[in-house]
Amino acid sequence: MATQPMRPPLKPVAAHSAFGDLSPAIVRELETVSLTNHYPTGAVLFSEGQAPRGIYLVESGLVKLSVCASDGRTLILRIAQTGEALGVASTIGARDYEATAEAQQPCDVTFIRQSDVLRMMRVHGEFALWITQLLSRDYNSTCREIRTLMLSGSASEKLARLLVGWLDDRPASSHPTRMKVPLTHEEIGQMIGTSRETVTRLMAGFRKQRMIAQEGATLVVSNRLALESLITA
Amino acid sequence: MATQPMRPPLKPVAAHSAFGDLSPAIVRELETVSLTNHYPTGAVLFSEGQAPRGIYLVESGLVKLSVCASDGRTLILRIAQTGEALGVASTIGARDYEATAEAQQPCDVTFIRQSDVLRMMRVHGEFALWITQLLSRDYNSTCREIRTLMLSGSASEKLARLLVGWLDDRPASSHPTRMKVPLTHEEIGQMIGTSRETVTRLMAGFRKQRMIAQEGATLVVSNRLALESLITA
DNA sequence: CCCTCATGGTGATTGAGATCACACACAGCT
DNA sequence: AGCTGTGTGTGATCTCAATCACCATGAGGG
Repeated sequence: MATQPMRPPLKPVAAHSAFGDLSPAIVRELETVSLTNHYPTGAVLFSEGQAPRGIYLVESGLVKLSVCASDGRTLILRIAQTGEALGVASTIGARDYEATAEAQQPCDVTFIRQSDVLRMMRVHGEFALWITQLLSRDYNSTCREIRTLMLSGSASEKLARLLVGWLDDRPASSHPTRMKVPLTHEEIGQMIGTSRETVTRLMAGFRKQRMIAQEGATLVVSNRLALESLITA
Repeated sequence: MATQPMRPPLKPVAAHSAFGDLSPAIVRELETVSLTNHYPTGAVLFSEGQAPRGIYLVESGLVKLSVCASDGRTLILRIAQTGEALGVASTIGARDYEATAEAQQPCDVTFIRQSDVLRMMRVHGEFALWITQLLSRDYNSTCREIRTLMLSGSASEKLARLLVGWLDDRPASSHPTRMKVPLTHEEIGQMIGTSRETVTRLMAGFRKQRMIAQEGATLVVSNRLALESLITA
């Protein structure tokens, strides 16, 4: 749980500019209106229900996107990585932020004000298309999320899906069966919509069946196929 | 359940053009590349997993957007109404359609090819912004969906949410407590992620407690506040 | 007119998982 | 050392809703 009152922007950082494949002229203009900040773990970039200020581009680190109910229960929509954009839909549509964004690790994040985003979209079709592609990625991943959350019967299936999903969208460089998992069981539960205890029990079950093993904070998927066989149900 | 093989486009219709507030020049150009068709109930506009062909603008009628699991269970993402756009994210991002779109009532739907969408977005920043606003609406409503589906504990809360939600996003003209519900209990169940029987029982319970009443296919919400008190949990 | 199929209505049974209630391990403090 | 806090591991219950099973209704169609 984040310590609620955490003043957002801290030490500015040299802009490495993960502006992708935009043309140099546009990148130059963006650099004049963007601002890259560093956030420590737990810092809140924006909160559910706030009026949109602009968009956030993750340059490094991990950012947790979550929504929460009045009774305190929380659902983590996704953990955004380098290259992902946050708050795009709300900024474009002028609707309140739908989720809360919180640094899951120390992050560098570039901010662009709403007015600048809208102005540049009008002027540069290429930039508009780029933004829209970011948004469409968000949309697609959200659809996937809703599908796996609702159409996967058992909690064990959801967990298995999450684990193999993690294996897949990691940099191809690293070892294909080992990964660091910087999430507590509580947070994993919030990702798949189950209680912390259920996550603990399922992980224990997976371990007992030699599907996974743990070495400190590193998770080793020792039998990926067995995990995958839990999917589909 | 839709009769699977249903050839899409049928009788062309005069384009009333729900192109919103776009400038006349752009509307004129759009009219040269768009095509409005009529679809009977049950017709499939596109299916989950297909390569994107373009975007669909609902001119009249209702279109059901759903995803389904391998075991046949189905989740209805939303029922799109006049003015809504379908397939935008997939068309922009060049990813397969995430859902299946099926005419829930006889519909008129305008189609624009992917290549035309992308070309016009590059050329006309205003058009790009318009498209992005459509997409951001989709995104926001999908976030709402995921929130109510996952963060509402009981099935009765989800159903209550659905009903009052329906009351709200209806044309302000009609009677505020009466509405036609063109959905079966099965379909309602697919919207809130519960079984048909549970929907039947809940509706019976609501009726017994005088929260709602039914007059044929028309639903009367006789005690909206009682329904709303079920929300929050 | 009877048949059939889709839908609505209800009971009985069952199970997966939430919840409550602990105990344990391993930090980082002072 | 001792404390405190956060994360994990596990048992015992309990509850909601899925599931199975069946009947009623009503519309359409030969």
